[in-house]
Amino acid sequence: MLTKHEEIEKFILKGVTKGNYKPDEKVPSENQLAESFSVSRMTARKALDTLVTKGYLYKIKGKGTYVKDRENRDIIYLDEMIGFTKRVRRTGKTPRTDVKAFELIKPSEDIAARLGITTKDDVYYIERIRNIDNEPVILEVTYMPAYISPDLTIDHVQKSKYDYLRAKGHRIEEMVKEYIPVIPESKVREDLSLDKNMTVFKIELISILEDRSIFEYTKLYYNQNKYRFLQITKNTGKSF
Amino acid sequence: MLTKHEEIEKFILKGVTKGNYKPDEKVPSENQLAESFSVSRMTARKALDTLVTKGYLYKIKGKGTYVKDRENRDIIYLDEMIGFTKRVRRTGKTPRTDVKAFELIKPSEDIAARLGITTKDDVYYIERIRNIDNEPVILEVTYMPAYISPDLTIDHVQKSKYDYLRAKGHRIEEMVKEYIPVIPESKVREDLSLDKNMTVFKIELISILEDRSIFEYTKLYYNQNKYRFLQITKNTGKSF
DNA sequence: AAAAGAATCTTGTATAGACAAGCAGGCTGA
DNA sequence: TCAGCCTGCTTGTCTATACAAGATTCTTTT
Repeated sequence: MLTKHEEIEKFILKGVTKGNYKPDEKVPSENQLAESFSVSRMTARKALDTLVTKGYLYKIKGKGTYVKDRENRDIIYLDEMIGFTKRVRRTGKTPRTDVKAFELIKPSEDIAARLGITTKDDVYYIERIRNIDNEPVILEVTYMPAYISPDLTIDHVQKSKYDYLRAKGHRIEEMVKEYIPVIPESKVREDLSLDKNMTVFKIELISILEDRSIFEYTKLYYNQNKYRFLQITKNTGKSF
Repeated sequence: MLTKHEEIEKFILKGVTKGNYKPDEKVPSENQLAESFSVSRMTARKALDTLVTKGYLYKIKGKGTYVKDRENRDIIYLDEMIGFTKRVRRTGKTPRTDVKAFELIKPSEDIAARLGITTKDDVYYIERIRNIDNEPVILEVTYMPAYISPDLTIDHVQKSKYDYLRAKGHRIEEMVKEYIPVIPESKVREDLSLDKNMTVFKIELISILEDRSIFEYTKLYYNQNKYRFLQITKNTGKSF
C-alpha cells in the first residue's frame, strides 16, 4: 500500500521516464497536483521534493518545477589521468577555472593529520570552481603543505598545480582516492548552483610524491547532472 | 540567515560530530526539539529527516532517532578483482548469499539492448542479497543471456557465477562499470533495510567475454554505511 | 509610449492540529 | 507468576492555513 505522496511521486516519475514531461519542461504545479489528487498542497509538495532529491526534477522559486536534463553528461574514466582543461577541450567545449580562494593558513588537526604535518606548519588553502561553457561543474578544495611549494602563486593555481609541480622537479608517485556519494552542505550547493538535497559525487584524494611526502589533500565535488563515472577493467590474467 | 530547520539541523549535526551524541544513542525526540527551539514539530522533524537523508541519523518508528555508526566500514578497492566471499573472509567476518530470485524471463527492450540480444531471447534474472554477519550489505540484480549459460542452476548462483563461467571454459575479457550515487527505490531499501531517502552507492556493470559477447548486466547496490570505496593509482610514467 | 503598480501565478517556510501505528513499561486480573 | 491490557512515549502521514518572496502579466498612471 503506497502512501499518497508516494502515489503522486510514482505518477510524476512515470511521466518523466515515459517522456510525457520532457527535459526542461514544467511538471504540474503543487496546487494543480493537490487538486487533481485531492490532497493538501504539502503532500503534493513532498512528492516533488523527493523527486528533486532523487535528481529527476529541479525547482525555480516563483516559476515552477521542471524536468532535469541528464542526457548530455560527459564521461569520466576513473583510470584516466588527464587534467580538467584537456578533457573538456576534447569534447569541443570551453573550460574555465575560477580561483575562489588562495590563502596561507594553519591547518586544523584533521587536515594536518591527513597531510602528515603539524598544526603549526603553513598550508595553502585553495578553492577552485571548474566551469564548462560558463556553467560550474566541479568544486575543488585543496590543502597543500607550504614547505613543498614555497613560491606557489595564484597564477600557478589559475593554470595547473601539476605543471607547477613538474617544473619544480617533483613527480607524483601515487594517488589515493576515496569515492563518496554525499548530499553537500549549502556552500558547495551554492558554488555549483545545485538543487537542495541533490546528491553529489565527492572524491577525496591524497597525492604522494616519490619521497613519500604528501603533496596535497583535495576534495572534489562533481555535479552529477554533468558527469558519468566509468571504469573499464581489462583482464590481465590473474583474476576473475 | 539560516531557516529554523537549518538551525536545528546544524545543532544536531554539531552534537554528532563533536561526540555529544554517540553512535547508536538517541538524539532528542521531535517533540523535545520542537519545544526547546520553540518551533512546531514538523519543523523539527524536517531537520531530522534531512540528517537521515545525509546519512548521520536513523529512525525507528515508535522508539526514536539514533546516531548512525559509520566507523567500522569495510574497504573496497576499485581495482581489486576479488569475489565477495573471499573479501569478507579476509576481514574475519562471515559471508552469506541469499538467492532471492532465479527465473528465466524475456528481457525488456532496455535490458536486451544492454546485453546485445533481442527481446525474444531468454535471459536469467537473478537477485542475490549478500550478507556479512547476517546483515544485508549488498543487493545484486543480474541479467544473463541464457544462450551463454544454458545449464545454469540455482546451485551455481548460490555459489559463484564466475566459478561456473570458468568451468564452462569461458573467460571474462573486459568489464565496464559505472558508478552512480542514487537514492534507491523502496524495493532496494527494504532488501538492504535502509532508512528512507538514504543515498546508496550503485554500480552498473557489463562483463564481456573473449569473443565480445556479453555475459551479464548487473546492478549492485552497496549499503554506504558498511563500505568505503578506495582507489590507489600508481604513477606508471605516462601521465601526471 | 513608457514607467509604475497591481494582480496572480509560482515555490519556500512555518504553524497547529489530527490520527495511525510501533514500542516499552507498568498495572491488573486470573 | 504471568499473560494481557492500558497508557504514554515515539515516529509516520496528512490536513488546512498563513505569510513571504520570486516571476509574470496585465492594468493603470504619468
